[in-house]
Amino acid sequence: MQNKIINLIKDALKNLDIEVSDIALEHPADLKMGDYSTNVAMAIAKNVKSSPKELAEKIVVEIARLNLDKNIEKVEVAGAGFINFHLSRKFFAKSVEEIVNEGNDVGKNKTLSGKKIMIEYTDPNPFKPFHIGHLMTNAIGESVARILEHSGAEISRANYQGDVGLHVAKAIWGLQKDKKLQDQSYSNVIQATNIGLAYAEGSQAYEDDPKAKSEIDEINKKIYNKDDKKINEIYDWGFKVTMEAFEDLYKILGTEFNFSFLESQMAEIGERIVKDNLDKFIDSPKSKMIFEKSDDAIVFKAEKHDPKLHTRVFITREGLPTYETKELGLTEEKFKTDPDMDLSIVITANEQAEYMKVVGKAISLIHPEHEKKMFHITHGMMRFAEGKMGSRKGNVITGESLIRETIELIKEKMRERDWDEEEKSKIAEMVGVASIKYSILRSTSGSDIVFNREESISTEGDSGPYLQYSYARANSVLEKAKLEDILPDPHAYPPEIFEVEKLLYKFPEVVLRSSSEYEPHYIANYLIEVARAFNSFYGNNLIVDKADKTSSYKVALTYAFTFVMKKGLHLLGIKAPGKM
RNA sequence: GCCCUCGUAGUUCAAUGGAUAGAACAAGGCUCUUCUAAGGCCUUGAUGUAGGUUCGAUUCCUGCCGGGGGCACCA
Repeated sequence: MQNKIINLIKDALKNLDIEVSDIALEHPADLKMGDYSTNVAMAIAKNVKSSPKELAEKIVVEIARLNLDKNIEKVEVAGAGFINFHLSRKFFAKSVEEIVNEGNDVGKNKTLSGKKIMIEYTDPNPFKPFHIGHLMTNAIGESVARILEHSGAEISRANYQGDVGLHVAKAIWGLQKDKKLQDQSYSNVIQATNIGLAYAEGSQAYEDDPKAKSEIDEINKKIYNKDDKKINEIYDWGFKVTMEAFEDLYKILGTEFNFSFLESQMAEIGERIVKDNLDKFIDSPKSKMIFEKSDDAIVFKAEKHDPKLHTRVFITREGLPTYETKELGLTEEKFKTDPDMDLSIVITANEQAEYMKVVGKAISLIHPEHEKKMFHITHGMMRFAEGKMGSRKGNVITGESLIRETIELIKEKMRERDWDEEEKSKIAEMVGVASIKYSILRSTSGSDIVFNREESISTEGDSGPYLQYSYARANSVLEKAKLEDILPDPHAYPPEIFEVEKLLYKFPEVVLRSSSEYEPHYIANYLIEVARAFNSFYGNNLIVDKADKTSSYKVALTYAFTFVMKKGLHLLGIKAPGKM
């Protein structure tokens, strides 16, 4: 439709002897102003020495003469010289029909077909709790992955985990100090929680107690050398338990990883790269060196290549690789895993943004062919509307506790529903995850968000559960339609055009925009609009009604809504329960 | 000090250089002999500041003010 209108405008301009290469066609902010709008008249008025309004009128007359398309109801001039296109009843009915036919494929596009993209996100560390930051990258990463998939890309999901390092030593120190925490008779989740507690104890002691600090440093060496049998045993157990606990969470969150990279392995690869490129010149002048020695450390003076960047240490004075080096190794490994990879996306917290640029620069110097194949997305911090960081039990809120507590709150809300308990639990889980994910995805990635427990689980207004509730109600209408034998018929439309129809056909455009900008929030905001329009339609119309000849159209429209909503939620990584 | 980023209703968020800057929460009123009232309908309120570019700026550029992040051996 968009192209049709653009061509129509072009033809009209041609008849007026005006040539314009680029015609902007957009949706007016207000549905009353029509369905499509162009500002060409305003843009070119100056060149053709005419007032925007007069020119617009001329173009409209020309369009009226040309237009034989039944999809366009009327074309008019408005405002300072906008030309607004109102689409016809028939067009919207046809859109509904198309959506119903597409079903699960609704909103798909092929802009990325044939492209291979790897996306790394979540990245929790064994021996440490799954914290809220992990929840943020997971929500964004999973959604971006699904959106790109819907644009035809072949996606692989990667997880990167810190299997060695001081945090492990701290946890093991804590476990040795308090043997109860090593009790393996508990469930996996409890064991993992205990390891998290041990880590917290170890961290505290590392700061407060010099003796503990040296003990932990000692353990750290032993982990690295793998020469202490006792420690190896605890390590193997703790690694397995915490990783399995993460798997449980991924199931709840709806993520399945294809690759898992471990920090210890990336360190070796990274070190090799740094050493291979030490004192190596990119161009002839010495200033263009990649890695060089400075104060006994090996550093990359990125500001020599780009004044906006800064120096970072890659190998410490002690000869240990830093995170930068590991990241270097990780990137190398990713491209080795899939040599045909077209894009590597990484999602981390905001504070990594600057150093990722430096690492990205170093990689681009070593592998110029990778320069345009790396993209970094960041997420902000989650704050809590209630103020305190403490949970109801007084503990620090982790990503895991937030998920579990939110699900419990939903369960309480569902108490009056007389469904069986297992079903209720399943639905509560879907709704709980939706409320958290939606809170994260409704804003631009990278911005800090405020999580308001009450608002996020409420179906009033701007929330994940509101979207799910709209879907569930629509679904229930469709059940009733089946019972009453009313089949969807997109041809039995009434003269009235419903607002929800004016939104549904825009879904593919929204997906496309989200995909090209790697921004899920466009979909989140769109779904709220659609849900609101549908709820309004639902509230003001009896959809299933044997006495109404247009009932079968309204049923078709309801189907179209459920397809778009279900798919839209899926793209956000949210499930759509049939009832709630 | 330098670099990046963000300042929009009381609050939490939107707005591909366009029209009367959208929602939601909060406040008040109405609405279930109708498909889930966890819903719908109605009523108030905002672009940090000073310039510039443009027919047109929340959006682009510059200064200032105010948040957040980063700037050598932590990740």
